Amino acid sequence: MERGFFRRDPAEVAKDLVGAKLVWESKGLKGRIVETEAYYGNRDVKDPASHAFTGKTERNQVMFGPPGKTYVYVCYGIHNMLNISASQEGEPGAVLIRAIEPLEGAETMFQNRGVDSREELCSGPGKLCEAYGITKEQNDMDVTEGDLRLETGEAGEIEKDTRIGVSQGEDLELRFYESGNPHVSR
DNA sequence: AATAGGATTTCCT
DNA sequence: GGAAATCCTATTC
Repeated sequence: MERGFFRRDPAEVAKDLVGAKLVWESKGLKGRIVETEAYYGNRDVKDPASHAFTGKTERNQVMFGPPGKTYVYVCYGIHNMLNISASQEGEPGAVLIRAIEPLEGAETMFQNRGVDSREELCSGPGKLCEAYGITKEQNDMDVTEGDLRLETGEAGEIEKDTRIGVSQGEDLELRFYESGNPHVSR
């Protein structure tokens, strides 16, 4: 995918990322993104649920940098979350990848996850990171090219809803997912 | 089927 | 010290 794709409004990027494919070449893993959420910052759009809301820190600096980079961080001490930086450089924004439909390398994902149903492999932000083996070491990687990258794909009907697990800004409909897909979380 | 609790990093309205 | 963009397990209805 091209850099310009990510240099847009995070909500637009999130919507258009549904149906895109997440590829990890060297591990032989491929999956279709079926659920995303958009996060803003504190400049253009106020978003209290975003890490960028309270300003730039060592952890969230990727959200302020150039678009099309991975932003991986640990939540609740255990789970890794995969985000892609979006919006213009200097303008904080990101898209959280919430759920993926496995296409290739499902055997590896089963091994990483220790579950037996296909829908359980990647149906949640923490789950898909464990299935792919994504950790902080994959932070700040370029997804427009390279070993871990995104490729364009087709999406079905997209539905819009409020974000999950957010205690503030719940009224914002910034979550996008493919209608009726069993790999969507919750 | 539903809910409650624990694990345990990183940052502070 | 407490809260946070979660997931898994156990317990109870």
